Amino acid sequence: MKLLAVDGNSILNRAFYGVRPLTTKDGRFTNAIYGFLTMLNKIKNDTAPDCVAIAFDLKAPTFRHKAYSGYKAQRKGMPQELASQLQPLKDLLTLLGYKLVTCEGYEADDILGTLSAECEKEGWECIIATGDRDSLQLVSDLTTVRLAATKQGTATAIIYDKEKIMEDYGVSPRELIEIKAIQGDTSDNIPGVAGIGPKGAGDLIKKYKTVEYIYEHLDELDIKDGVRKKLEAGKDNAILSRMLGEINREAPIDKNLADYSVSGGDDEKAADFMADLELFSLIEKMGLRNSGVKKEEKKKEKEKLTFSDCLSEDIDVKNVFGKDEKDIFITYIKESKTSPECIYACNGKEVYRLSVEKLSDFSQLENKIVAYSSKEIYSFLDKNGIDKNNIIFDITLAAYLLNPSSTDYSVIRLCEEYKVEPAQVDAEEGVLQFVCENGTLPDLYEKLKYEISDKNQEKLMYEIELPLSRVLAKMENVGFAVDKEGIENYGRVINEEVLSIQNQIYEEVGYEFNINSPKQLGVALFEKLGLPAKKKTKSGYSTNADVLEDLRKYHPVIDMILKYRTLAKLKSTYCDGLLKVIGDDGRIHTNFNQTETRTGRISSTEPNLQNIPVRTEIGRELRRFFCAKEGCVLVDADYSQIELRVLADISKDENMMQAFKDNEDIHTATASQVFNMPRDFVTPIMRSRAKAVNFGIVYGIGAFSLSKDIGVTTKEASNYIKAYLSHYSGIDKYMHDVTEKAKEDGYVETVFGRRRYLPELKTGNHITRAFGERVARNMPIQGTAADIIKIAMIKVDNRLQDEGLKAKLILQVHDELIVEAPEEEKEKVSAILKEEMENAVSLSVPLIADAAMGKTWYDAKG
DNA sequence: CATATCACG
DNA sequence: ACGTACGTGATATGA
Repeated sequence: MKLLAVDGNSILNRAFYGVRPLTTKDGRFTNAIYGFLTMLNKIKNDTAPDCVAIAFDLKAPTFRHKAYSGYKAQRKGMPQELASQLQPLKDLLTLLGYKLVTCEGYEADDILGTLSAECEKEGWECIIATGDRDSLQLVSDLTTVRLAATKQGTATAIIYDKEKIMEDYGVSPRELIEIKAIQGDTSDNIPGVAGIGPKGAGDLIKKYKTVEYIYEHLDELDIKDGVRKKLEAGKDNAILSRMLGEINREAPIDKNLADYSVSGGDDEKAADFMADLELFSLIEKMGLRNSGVKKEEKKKEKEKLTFSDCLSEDIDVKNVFGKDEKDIFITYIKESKTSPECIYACNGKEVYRLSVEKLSDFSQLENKIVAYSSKEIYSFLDKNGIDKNNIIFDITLAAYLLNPSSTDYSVIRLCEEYKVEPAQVDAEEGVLQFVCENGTLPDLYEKLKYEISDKNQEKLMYEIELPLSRVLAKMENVGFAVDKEGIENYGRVINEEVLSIQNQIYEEVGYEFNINSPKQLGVALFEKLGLPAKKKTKSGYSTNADVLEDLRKYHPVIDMILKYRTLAKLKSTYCDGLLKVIGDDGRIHTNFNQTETRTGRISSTEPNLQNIPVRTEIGRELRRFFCAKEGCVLVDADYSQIELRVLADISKDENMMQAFKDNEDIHTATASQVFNMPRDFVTPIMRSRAKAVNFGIVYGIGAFSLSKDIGVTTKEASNYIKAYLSHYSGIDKYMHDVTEKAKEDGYVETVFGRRRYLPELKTGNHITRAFGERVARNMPIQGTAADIIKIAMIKVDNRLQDEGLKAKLILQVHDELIVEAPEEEKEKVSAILKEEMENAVSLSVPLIADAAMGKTWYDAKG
């Protein structure tokens, strides 16, 4: 038999500091609870105990806690963010059937000691889970300690048995008590012997085994006089420490081990409890709910929906949905091996599965439609030649607006998060899940509609995201024409070059190895060639471009490696990668994800067309193969300095607003401010440094990183920033105010009300908090720029359609839009792009967009 | 499956 | 005393 004894406080503490901050939407911290359960589950899986006891101290431990921002250090209990998680965790553990053990006057350690002693009496195996090395003294033939540790940033456990302790400390477990008696332990108020540390104490005990022996034979021992003096002076402390350091193994607790079986829990209640804490992923991982479908009790309250399968039955769609004006709730399921392409529609009472053939009937309906994912529906309709615009709400988009940091907008997850009861529908196994999800949409709609209105995000929803999804669907379907043979030839040329450089590198290094492996490359550069290494990454030498740049002067092979990396990337990611995704129509249809980024930008995948090379000439060549179809040209327009213009607008900084109103070169203007001299005296170097500062400011800058970026001392960089903020004092004020407000509200938002929650700001970890502050400064800027171009996209699309043009939007790259236009429309399109982008919104500074055109992307980018 | 690297705005 | 700029996605390696 096997008992798992958990040091509850210690593990909770580890979990708190090891897991990134997590909160519920109303701001309750849950990261320690999450971490605790994750760790507990893992230990249980690894060790398969018969019984589990979880020990807690009765009083919260106290320790030195530094108050925010360098105030005087003060005596404090555990941080509030952790303390608030203790009781919920205990309640939850109880609901899960675990037995908690506490004991007046005894610490968790003593409880563990007592339990392990009892195990040894009964012949049970005992596994102690803790983050505290004190318990190592309990290790025996039957007792092992799993010490929670962080190795290379990830949580692991070190398993201590007698051998491992001997290996690490060179003594037996019991002798650890003796070492500690001499060494002391400030955190436990154990004085030890002044002047002797871990090394000295270890050596003494290895030789003489016990404190008692040492003091009985102090005069005869073969030790240095200095040590002897210290021992003599510390005798009382040592003997006291010997007593304090030994864990009590006779605490008055329940010693019947069988009582600690995991039983009497209530999975359903536990799941509800965890849903309240918004720990949805854990509910699933722990298998606490058999499916999304809830149990009997609530079944009666809610009317069961009915299901009709219009794939097999002949049902007249117009008849079913046309007879009243009730909204329809639909979801679209892609074609899979088991089910054909179809859509599911629900009118609040019945759920229907509709085949593609029913689509034209369906599209004639006048009902308002609430979609689960409108982009998918629009795309599906568009592919079938149907142009409708009657979707009035989108479930995933709403959920994204309410919390863009979420990674899962599945129906089941949203039900948990917004406390919606999943629908009950009878359907055959293969489609049951889809049918139930579809039937749940009406309730989710009501709830999310309310939340969107409550957060004042209606404009974002109805005037930006929803119309945008239709535009994106069309863009995906149109695609971007490419010159397949061009890419193939280019790939061949690049590949030859790669092989040639590869051989040169082998020659320089003296042997062949995999240059793509940072590990092998590290060995080659820093061991074989003996170049000066900066050990940087978790797993060894860093070999990234920054590091290599510094090494160029030492060895000619560095330049080759840099070139190899560039070319290898072009070949694999771009040539090979793009060739794989060219459609049958010779065009590339990227996927625009509208619910991915935490700032409100869209992202592009399979392939990512938002990171096609442009900064180096060799990479930029690739853009020659992105072209307009026969008879068309590409019209490309991009915003000039949109983020800095947004910053000027948000901060209302007079100097920066004036610079934009005067249509000045902003980096030169900044240089003139920072270096305090007339525009005409600004040198290119000064301009480029000012440019780096401008970028840095948008990202939430630190002097260290800026100095690295522009190659000046940290001191100098810091002066630049100071000069910048004193000349642009409005920006200084904004940066200060926005973080203050974020701390108060728990979130930041764009000009248009797009939110991002920042639980990081409430943590005690200053690194995490500093990150939260940078995000607070950056998100409103990046996010507002994203909002603006989204509005522009909708306007451009409308104009193209309203004016009866054949030109189509095909790509967005954050501040850039590309339209494929027939030759005869190009001037008109160019004017439309410029006009709509510049007038998308009205800021306190002008927005400028520059358009250019050409047969290929290379030529069309001005 | 995580990590390192590098492409873009 | 700490670690060091925001937001993404694709690829190759290696545990």
